[in-house]
Amino acid sequence: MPDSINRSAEAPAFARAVLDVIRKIPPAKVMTYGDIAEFLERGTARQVGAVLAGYGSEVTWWRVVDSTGRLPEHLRGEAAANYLSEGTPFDLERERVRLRACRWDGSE
DNA sequence: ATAATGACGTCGG
DNA sequence: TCCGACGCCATTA
Repeated sequence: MPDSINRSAEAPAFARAVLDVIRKIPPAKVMTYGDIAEFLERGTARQVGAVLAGYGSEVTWWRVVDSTGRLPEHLRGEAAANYLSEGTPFDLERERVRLRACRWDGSE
């Protein structure tokens, strides 16, 4: 049954997979949109971003950033608060996570 | 069928 | 480092 004709409110398979990965990211660690697509060996960074746009509020969305360690303008404030509270290496000046220090590869 | 869109990524200036 | 131009690809118009 293709997602295109699935009218239920359930998240499509790809979205569920993305959300599951995000739930596994440890506190103070982050993954990029591209990292997630690569980890799943499915989809692209843009598609992962689309999933966050639709279901992001259900997970720890601030632990997913772009390849430069940033998030879109409208989310930076909330994200910064979380980084501060969970101790994520964060550059307050440039409003971006220090990827070199806390990028997570998916291993435990 | 065609075109615009978007929580992206890479590269060149 | 910063920023614009492009490439990318499923979804939406």
